[in-house]
Amino acid sequence: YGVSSKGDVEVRASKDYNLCFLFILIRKIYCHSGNTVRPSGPNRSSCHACIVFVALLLATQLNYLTEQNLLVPNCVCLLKKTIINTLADGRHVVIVMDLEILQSAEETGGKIGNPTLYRFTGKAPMNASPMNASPMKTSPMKTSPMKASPMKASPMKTSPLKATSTSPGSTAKAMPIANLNPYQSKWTIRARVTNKSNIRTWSNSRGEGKLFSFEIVDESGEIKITAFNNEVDKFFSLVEQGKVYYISKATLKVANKQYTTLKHEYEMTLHANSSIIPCDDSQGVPTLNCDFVPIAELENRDKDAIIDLIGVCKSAEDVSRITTKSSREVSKRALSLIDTTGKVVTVTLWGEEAEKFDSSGQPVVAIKGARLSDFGGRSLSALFSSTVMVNPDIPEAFRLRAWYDQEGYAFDSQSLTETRSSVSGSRMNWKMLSDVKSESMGHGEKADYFSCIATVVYIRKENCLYQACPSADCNKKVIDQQNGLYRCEKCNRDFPNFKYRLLLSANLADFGDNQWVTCFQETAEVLLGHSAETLGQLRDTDEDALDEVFQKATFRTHIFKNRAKLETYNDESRVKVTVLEVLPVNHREYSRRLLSNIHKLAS
DNA sequence: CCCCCCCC
Repeated sequence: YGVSSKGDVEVRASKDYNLCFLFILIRKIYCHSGNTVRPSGPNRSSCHACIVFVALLLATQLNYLTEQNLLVPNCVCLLKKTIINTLADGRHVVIVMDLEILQSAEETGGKIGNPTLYRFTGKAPMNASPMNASPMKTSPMKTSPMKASPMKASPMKTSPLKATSTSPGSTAKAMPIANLNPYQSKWTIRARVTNKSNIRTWSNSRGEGKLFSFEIVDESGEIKITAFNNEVDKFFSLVEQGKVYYISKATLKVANKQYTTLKHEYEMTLHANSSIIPCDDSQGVPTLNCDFVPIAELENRDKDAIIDLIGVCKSAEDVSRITTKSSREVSKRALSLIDTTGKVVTVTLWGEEAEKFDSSGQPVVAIKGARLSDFGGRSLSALFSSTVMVNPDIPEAFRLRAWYDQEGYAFDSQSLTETRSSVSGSRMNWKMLSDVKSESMGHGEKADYFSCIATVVYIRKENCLYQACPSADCNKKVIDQQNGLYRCEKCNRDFPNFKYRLLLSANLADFGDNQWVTCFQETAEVLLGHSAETLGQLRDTDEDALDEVFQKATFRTHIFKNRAKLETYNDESRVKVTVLEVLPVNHREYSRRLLSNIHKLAS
């Protein structure tokens, strides 16, 4: 712990490195053996080796502490993570990577005690500039016993310097990506390329040039790397997506969060001395570093959030070409992904990604770094920086595959993305026939729409056909004038002909209940398998043949999309169910409904 | 040193 005391904390920004120089007068220090060290002078200190670093550099990501006036004289701080760096001339610099303000200056209420300056040479005052401060130059650190036996609680122990390898292929451990920062230069990382851009060119007031960028990952984290001009020529063809490399000697700078989707504090720029060497041993280097968000969870995430997502591609649009606002033409394709939450979301792919995507076999699709949009409720869009993986070789993908094939396919999935087609009817509100009564369907102000799988158990043959007005869009029943003319009251006209129309009453049953429904022309034709015209002819000519049509249509199972609405007729109310669409049912769909109904009944 | 991320 250090208590800063008035006058001894000075914060400056360095132009070159954007560092803050921080001076803290250490008031009380515990050495590794737990003894209190009194920093009142070299001769009175029982363990002066422990108190050599009093000039600290504040890492850039902690700048907010000074900007928000949190790190001010007299506050009490806990140094949680430090890195000790050795400069070219042998001086040591301590970088404070993490620091917690334990007590504000107000709470401390001024200077504690009466600290005096620590001088182990007795010459250099503490408030000297850190770069020429003689305490550092003549630091006893070099001869410190600490070096031989590091303190257990010391941040030195976690200092990545020792883990750093500068010689690829050596047995020394590579630096974890997560530990990279601008304050160390001697490092080598071992990482896999997860995303590589094309070469782009730019031309603006500041000049012109070309660049490409790529992202790399290891077990600790991920970082973006950019190459410009000469480095593009040098490295573009060497760097391949999915391959592992040793990388060293690149410049680290603070990542612009506006443009990056990665979680790293910094990003890397290659320069003339940078080294990228392919690594044959990719063991332990993950293929990607995803933090998958469950689809159901997307409802709670903010618009524009960058999301990693994995799901089974239930369906996909065909690829299409659109023109953007800036009159560029681009390919797009929307996928519907489902995960174990049972929710579906639409993900849009662009460009080449959209063109080459193949949805056959309902593959597992993982997308890293997609952007959440509020279009249609919730939807996702792939970015240039997104990585789309089809059937990736990761445990999440295998789990999803197994889940979907065993039960997921039967889920009453609900999409977080409302599209026009799903509003106008393609979305299925699956019900059992017993639900029509138990849920009082159709009793509301608006009609209720539902779908079911049911078997036709009876079709009423009586009055199933009527003679209708032949004019287009008028289906009014005509009156046979018995003089070869047919009168339509609606059109107020006599016609020499009529058309047959169907109005069918049928009784549908599933395992739990049955329901009378009405089928008009189109649905009745599907149900009976013949046109109204044909059936009309049959009725007039071959009654037995008509009977056979009805018999054949009975005990057939279909998907019915229906509308339920309470109707009052002669003071008597009852729910009228009208069939809007009859669709064929396949084995897969049937199993799906059966399974779903079992789940429903069981709960 | 770039920074384009689209449509409905």
